[in-house]
Amino acid sequence: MTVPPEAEREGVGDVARLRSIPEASVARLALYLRTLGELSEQGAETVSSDELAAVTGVNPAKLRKDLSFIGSYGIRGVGYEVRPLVHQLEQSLGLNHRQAVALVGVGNLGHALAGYGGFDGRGFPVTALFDVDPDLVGIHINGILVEHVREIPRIAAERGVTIGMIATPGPAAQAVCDLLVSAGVQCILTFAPVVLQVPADVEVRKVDLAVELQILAFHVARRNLDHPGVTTGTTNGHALVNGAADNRTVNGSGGIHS
Amino acid sequence: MTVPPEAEREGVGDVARLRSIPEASVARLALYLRTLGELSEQGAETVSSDELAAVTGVNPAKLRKDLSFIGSYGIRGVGYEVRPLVHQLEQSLGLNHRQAVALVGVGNLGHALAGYGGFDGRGFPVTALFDVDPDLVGIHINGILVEHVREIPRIAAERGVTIGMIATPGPAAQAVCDLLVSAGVQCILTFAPVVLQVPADVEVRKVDLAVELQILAFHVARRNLDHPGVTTGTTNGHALVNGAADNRTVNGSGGIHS
DNA sequence: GCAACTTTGTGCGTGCGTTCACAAGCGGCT
DNA sequence: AGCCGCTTGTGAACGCACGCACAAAGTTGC
Repeated sequence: MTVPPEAEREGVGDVARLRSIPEASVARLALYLRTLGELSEQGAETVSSDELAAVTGVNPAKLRKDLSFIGSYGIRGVGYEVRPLVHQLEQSLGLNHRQAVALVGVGNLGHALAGYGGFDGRGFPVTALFDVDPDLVGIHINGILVEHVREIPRIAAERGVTIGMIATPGPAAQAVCDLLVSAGVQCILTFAPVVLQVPADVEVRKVDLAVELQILAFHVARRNLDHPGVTTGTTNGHALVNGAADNRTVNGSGGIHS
Repeated sequence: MTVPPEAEREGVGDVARLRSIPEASVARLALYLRTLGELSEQGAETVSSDELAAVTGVNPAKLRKDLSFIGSYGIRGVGYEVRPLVHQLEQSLGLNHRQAVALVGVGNLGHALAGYGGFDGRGFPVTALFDVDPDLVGIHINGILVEHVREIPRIAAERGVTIGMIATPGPAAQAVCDLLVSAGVQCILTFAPVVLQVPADVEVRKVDLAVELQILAFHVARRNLDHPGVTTGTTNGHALVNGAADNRTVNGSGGIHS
């Protein structure tokens, strides 16, 4: 009569499936793909969920459920055929064609990112570099000319950039982000320690290196509470710090806490 | 009804509280701390949870709950006093004394990390650099001598290193990790695209740049399924995606787990 | 001093993500 | 050919995290 319930499976194909993949699973699927690539180089034909889970450090059941989101390509009693699975993962993750990347900010971090081979080798060629520093605009990095950020709208559109990376200082990030968005970039990876305001249809991922270290520092502190006196730790008292050579300088020297 | 508030509050102190802070909250606490530092520079004395939540892109209730994990230092009807809150956050996150960082691998990415000011400025001085490349061992970066990785156990212990950063190629990462662990390092931040095997008492956080891009590529692919034919560059996007529009925040703030 | 307003702190319902456990399916062995 | 063992795929329970909504507590104005 109305909706044939069986038709959900075949006809819809990947479209409906992709939209329903949980965000956490997407991150792991990318991890599986890289690991499978290494296994493939080592000549593996098939791999079981237990093996792949052990290598990637993931629960086997979770891995199987993740793979089920992109369709069932495993063989019961055997495992997964590596090559077909790699192909399916690449297609589901949108890696079947290369994604041009624009990198804004070629200072300390950006310069390294521009030369990082891990991007180009995985289908993300950095095709445009931008900065505002007159000393940087005009130079070549890895054979790519650094252009002025004001050229972002034109060049990004010309070269079909789909992903933008922001490696500028924090204060400049929002303006750069706006330029990228105006150029039609819908996905942005930022290293700037600010919250970017973007339209709802633009996806932003943030990598905050200082926050990563602070999270680790928290674990150090927690351990020292458990095992005091292990290393250089002293708990209370005048352990004050964090302030001197800093652009933040936020040590309130008032003892509010006994 | 009268609530007996004379509960178990003072005696527990921070020890029990720290252990119970959810991992996701710890990541956000670090974010609040940085934002508060900026607000403090701008002369703010107090800040309400709504204001701070707006700047950091977090739900106000979630923010208040996060802060409640480290103790209640807000004033009802007013907000939070910035300086005491900063101090409390620093103490809870273990930032009241500097954490020496060792960086292994001063190639492309590592070189940038060594010169990145964001670490030293936030209480994480990079105090030791290591590599295996004879062309790199012996040079100075930011005034720090690059030593051979075989010196890791001795130098890391000497300089009280508590955090290790690994920016080596993937194949070398595990060996470097073992050296750091043998030197007593309990927290490791790795950029190598491999799963590190460590003892249970060592904390590892992984930042995988290629995976980050692949996650973004997935979102590009998903959008292209919605709008086939829309390549890029169509400047004015009325690209309303699906009507879903769940107010999933713009900030990924993803926890990158090991 | 009292009332009205503001903001914190938190109990609770809801939804997502993870994990367990098991049925279904496939290949190899006899 | 048929049985056995192995592995996938998934239903269901568990746990965590998020966000709403409200009471408690403090401030401002009269």
